[in-house]
Amino acid sequence: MAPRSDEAQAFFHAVYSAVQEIPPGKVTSYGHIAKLVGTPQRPRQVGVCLKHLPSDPSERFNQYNVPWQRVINAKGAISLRSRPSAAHNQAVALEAEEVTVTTGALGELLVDFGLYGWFPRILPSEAAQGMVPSDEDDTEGDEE
DNA sequence: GGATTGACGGTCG
DNA sequence: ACGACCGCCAATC
Repeated sequence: MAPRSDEAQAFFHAVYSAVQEIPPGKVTSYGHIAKLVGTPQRPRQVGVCLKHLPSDPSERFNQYNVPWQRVINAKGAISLRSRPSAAHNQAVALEAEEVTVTTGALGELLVDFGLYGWFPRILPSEAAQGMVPSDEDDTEGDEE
């Protein structure tokens, strides 16, 4: 059943747990989850975990108790995969949570995370250092 | 059992 | 600012 090493299974476990912490109506990125589980260099593996999210409700982590839909890519869009319909499915699931999803010029499904914010906004490591990115503190001043 | 793929992201050109 | 490359590693061919 579990053709993966114990270490890999622990990784899956950590990823699923982290994703479960994302509040409804908010989203985060694969890379962010990767950082949270202590492996910032493996955002792809986070995608692998979600891809193989068990459909069996009897499993401790399954596609019903793990809000996989709240994980998008760093571009703020729903990542395309083998079956485009799956991406659309994710968009529908997000809209059910009152998260606005718009279609880009290239047909990409953009999540308006700007209205809802990322989660978590501050990483534990950053908070420990007292570093709070708050918002883009650049000199652009493009908004507000 | 070796090679390729992929729900990503950072770096480099 | 955009595109090509590289790293990473379980799953799949």
